Amino acid sequence: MQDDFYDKVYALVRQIPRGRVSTYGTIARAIGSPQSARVVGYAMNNAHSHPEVPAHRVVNRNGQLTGKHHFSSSDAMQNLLEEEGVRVVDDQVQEFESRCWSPS
DNA sequence: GGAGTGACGCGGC
DNA sequence: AGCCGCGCCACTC
Repeated sequence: MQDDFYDKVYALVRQIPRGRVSTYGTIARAIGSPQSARVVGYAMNNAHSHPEVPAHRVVNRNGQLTGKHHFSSSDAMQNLLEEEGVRVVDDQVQEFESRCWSPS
């Protein structure tokens, strides 16, 4: 178990400011493994053990809520984003490029 | 120990 | 411009 990898992912995702979103590829690249975007998603799957990790702020590079189905409710992810000020229409983040956040 | 899967991304047709 | 297929890494069966 590469807990380091998970820890890095969680730490990074946790740094995503409220009202902002990020992508799996961005996170993967930030940890130094741009090809591990899939693993980032997998890490999110286990993120349920990390309540401080706003997995709902992480979407694919298209800004689509591909992982919403993995949440408690299919609308939980969208609801959380909307609550933070992120408008989502048809599982698509509006003005995604502007909302996209990258680590400093 | 080997094969299959997945909340992705990029390249090719 | 849109659709199809391959690769990558970690994890599970």
